[in-house]
Amino acid sequence: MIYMGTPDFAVPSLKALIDAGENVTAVFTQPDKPQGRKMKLTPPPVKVCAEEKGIPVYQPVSLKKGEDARRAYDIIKDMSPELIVVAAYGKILPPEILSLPKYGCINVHASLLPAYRGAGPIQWSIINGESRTGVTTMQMAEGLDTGDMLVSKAVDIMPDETADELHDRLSVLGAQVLLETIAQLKEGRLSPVKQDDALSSYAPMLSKELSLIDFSKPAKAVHDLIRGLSSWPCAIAEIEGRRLKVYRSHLEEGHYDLPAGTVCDRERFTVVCGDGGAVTFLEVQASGGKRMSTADYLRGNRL
RNA sequence: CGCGGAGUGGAGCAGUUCGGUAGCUCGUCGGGCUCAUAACCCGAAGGUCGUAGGUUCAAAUCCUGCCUCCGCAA
Repeated sequence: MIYMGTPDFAVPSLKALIDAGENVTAVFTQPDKPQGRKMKLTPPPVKVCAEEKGIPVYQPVSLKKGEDARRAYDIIKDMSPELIVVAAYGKILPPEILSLPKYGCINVHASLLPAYRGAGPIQWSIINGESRTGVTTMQMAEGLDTGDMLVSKAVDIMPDETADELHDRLSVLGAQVLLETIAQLKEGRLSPVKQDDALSSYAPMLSKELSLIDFSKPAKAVHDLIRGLSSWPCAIAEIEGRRLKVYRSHLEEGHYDLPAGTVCDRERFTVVCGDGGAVTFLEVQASGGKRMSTADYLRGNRL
């Protein structure tokens, strides 16, 4: 089989396949990107993992058009894989590739479909204050995360859990669901279920425009935004003329009769929100500084 | 050469503009007070100011090279 994936989320699934003895003959992943401050070329995590395992890696710029796409198509066709497994690859697979493998393409998606289709299901489920999410595998179709559902598992979202933490949990769960899916496939007892488009929702990629915290919103919404954006792109608080990234917060219970955005506890860094509730910052980062606990921050920066 | 910020006792910061005694909050250790405490009072230890060189009577501070970390960008 062929594996396609790019970021950290896709690594546990790849490892699980290898550990389960599956014959992963090739890995497709995004090209190395000029990241970092000196435009350092950084290989995606899946590439690093694949190379450690000695699996050939391919990094076409596009699968849709151009010379790269044609070459990629030929490579896949020559391998005549029985199955392609896709997890957070970051590219749309054209129909001619979807239909190449005998068993088609299976995708691992970090939500309970049909909710939260798209690139940011983990973060959006937290930002929207969901208490439950999960992982779903699907038989890939042409639309964006619209394929028939195969296997899914649900988990609770903890009240203070951040997107980073949920991401790590779901990436492990994703590997389990994937193995279960393949087991069922081998036994011929997969039962694809069509998605109900009427119940679907879309979780777009995150951007920095979401970062600035609007303290006129309810405290719960502010807390959920901070959790959901951590650690990237990260929520930003503008308080008394200073800009701080907020990585982690705590939802206070009392009611505060103060204007939204007011700091009501200067020793713990608690800020009043629009509904009279409040959130306490637990982990922040000042510009030029590094990420640290609020206690550390307040030692050198007085409010 | 993509742009910018930062490196000062264990932690977080000030001091750098305009060179001249190493400072703040906290932690640690010792003592005191207290039924008691993360509280309060007194005291102490702990820093080649990232690194290498230069200018100078004198450099944390000015100049140059290098290392490391962080933000933007993804």
